[in-house]
Amino acid sequence: MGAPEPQPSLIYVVGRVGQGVRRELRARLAPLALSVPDVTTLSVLRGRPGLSNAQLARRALIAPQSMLEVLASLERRGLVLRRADAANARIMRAQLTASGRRTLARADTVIAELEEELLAAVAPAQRELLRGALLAAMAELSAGLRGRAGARRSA
Amino acid sequence: MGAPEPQPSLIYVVGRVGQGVRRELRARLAPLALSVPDVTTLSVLRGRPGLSNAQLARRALIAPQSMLEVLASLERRGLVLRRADAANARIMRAQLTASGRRTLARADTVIAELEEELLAAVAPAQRELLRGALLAAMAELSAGLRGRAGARRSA
DNA sequence: CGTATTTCAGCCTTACTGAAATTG
DNA sequence: CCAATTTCAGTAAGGCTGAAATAC
Repeated sequence: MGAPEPQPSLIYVVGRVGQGVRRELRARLAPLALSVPDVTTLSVLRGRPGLSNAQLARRALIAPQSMLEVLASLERRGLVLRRADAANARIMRAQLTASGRRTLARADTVIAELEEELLAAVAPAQRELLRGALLAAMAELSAGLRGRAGARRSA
Repeated sequence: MGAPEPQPSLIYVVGRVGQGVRRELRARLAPLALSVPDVTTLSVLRGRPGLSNAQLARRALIAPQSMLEVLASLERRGLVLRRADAANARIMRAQLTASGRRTLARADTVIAELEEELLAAVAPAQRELLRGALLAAMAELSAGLRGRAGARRSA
């Protein structure tokens, strides 16, 4: 008897925060001529050099085609380098160039600043909880993608 | 003197989770003929009936034009009703129709299911911490929007 | 032959900026 | 005249599906 949901669902909140972060980040990265997907990809590539386009797409939870466009742009600008795999000439493995590494380092600063601003009111211990919860959700999301990708909502 | 960032920044993680949630939600809401902005708007309107387009846009952290498109679609389909304010004929105040309330109730189920799946590994107490942290970030984001909206990165 | 990868082409969703009209 | 709101028109970012070619 009363209001059904005094608290907004976490689904809503995570969506709106994600969107706000994206907009803010876009504005702050513009001077570096980097888009949000650009830095995401560069960052993954720093941690895991040699990933293929398909592997990168799966890690970033996007379609291969979307990742392809990001990679093509990064390669054009000399931030990443792609080379055919030794064993399979079809697979293009990507890695950061020296220029890519420098650019990403500058983006790191911007990102760290934004994180500090947004989470100024959140204690470090709680930030770790936040990170853990979000990583758990991300794992579920990629499991869901794999599990239902071929099932096309038939069952 | 080692790996610079073993942990992915929260900025990255929140962005990717938000995007994944959005895609998943879009797929699950499609049978109800509802988009993600649709349910977000309906949900805000349930809690705060009588808000104007401009007020809704500020609450949802989007531009008035974006909210206008959502509201126009919802009104066309009879899910919300808009009436001119008594004191100011220029302001259109929106509220849910009975049909809008029913439709939103069905969407609630979908959203609750998704939340349960994604946060299955997160204890209820931690979910509250998560919500608090995200709401704090959202507050910072809307403060930032207001503070720098007119400043157009000139200073 | 079947699977995985890369790629091309076209489209969709969601949001934005700029500018105009209306109202108080 | 000024401020807020609504609205129109055009544009942009980011991602998707379908289909084809290549390689193992």
